[in-house]
Amino acid sequence: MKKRRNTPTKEAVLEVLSKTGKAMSQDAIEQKIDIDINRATIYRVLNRFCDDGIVHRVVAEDGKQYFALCVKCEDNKEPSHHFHFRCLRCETIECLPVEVNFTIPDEYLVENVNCVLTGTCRDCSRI
Amino acid sequence: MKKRRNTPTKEAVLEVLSKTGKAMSQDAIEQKIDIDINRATIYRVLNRFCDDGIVHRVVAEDGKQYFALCVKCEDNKEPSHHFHFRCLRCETIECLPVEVNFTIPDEYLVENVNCVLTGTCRDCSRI
DNA sequence: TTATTTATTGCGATTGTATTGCAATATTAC
DNA sequence: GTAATATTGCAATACAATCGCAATAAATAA
Ligand SMILES: [Mn+2]
Ligand SMILES: [Mn+2]
Ligand SMILES: [Zn+2]
Ligand SMILES: [Zn+2]
Repeated sequence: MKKRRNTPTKEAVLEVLSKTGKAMSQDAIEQKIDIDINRATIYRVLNRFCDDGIVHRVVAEDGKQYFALCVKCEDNKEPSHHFHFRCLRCETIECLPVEVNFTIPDEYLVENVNCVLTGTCRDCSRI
Repeated sequence: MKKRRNTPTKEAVLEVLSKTGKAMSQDAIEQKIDIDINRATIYRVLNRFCDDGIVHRVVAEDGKQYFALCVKCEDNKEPSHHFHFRCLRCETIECLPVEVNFTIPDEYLVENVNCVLTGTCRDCSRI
């Protein structure tokens, strides 16, 4: 793996993702960062995070990419392949602690899983 | 519902989707049709099919939309919410007869399900 | 059949997301 | 400090999908 360097952008993006705990788009991340960072740079940082296994990418039915921290501590570990929920009202995507299970013939080689449920989230449905 | 008219485009798109039995992108559909049909028109036809419940839309991790006929006959019925498999080699997407199951609190209102597995399909893994 | 209504189409323009080339900059190692 | 090179900013680019509008054609009435 290529050697990584510490930069303000990395720190800022990580902090935003860490605080929200949800999956965010590049646009949403940029808006949450106080310093001014170029769009392309944020994408490159996010893609590097994905390469390094720090972050995972979710593609929703809106065709957009969302990025979330990979949570691996014991307390609130998320299954490697979990469902995501995109709320149409508050426009957030959360990683659900619900594992994706499926039965498929051995001849299929599954390399990636992308599962997104869309609708109204818990918080928004209570209003 | 708005009244629909029969057009050569509708017929052509339906025939292509029916023959392949898989989920296809606008681009792939256009290439399979012998007559020349405008891109925007194909998209509009497909969107109308989706509105009418004849076709369902799948969004893959490549961010593209794929469209497949809704199969509802007894012989090879597909579950309303089923997995899809996108093969990176032959670049096709097939509707798997595997139902998507998940447990999620009642407060969540699920309106749509989009699940795509990516990798190497059965045919391609045998080569 | 012809006339009328309006759903559908073609075309170009447009939107929106994401990536890329390249020169400038900043971080790390020495 | 200097050298090596990972990272960034900027503008250009790629690409999927949609939209506005005038032209066309399918369905229906006359
Ligand atoms: Mn997740
Ligand atoms: Mn399907
Ligand atoms: Zn919500
Ligand atoms: Zn294949």
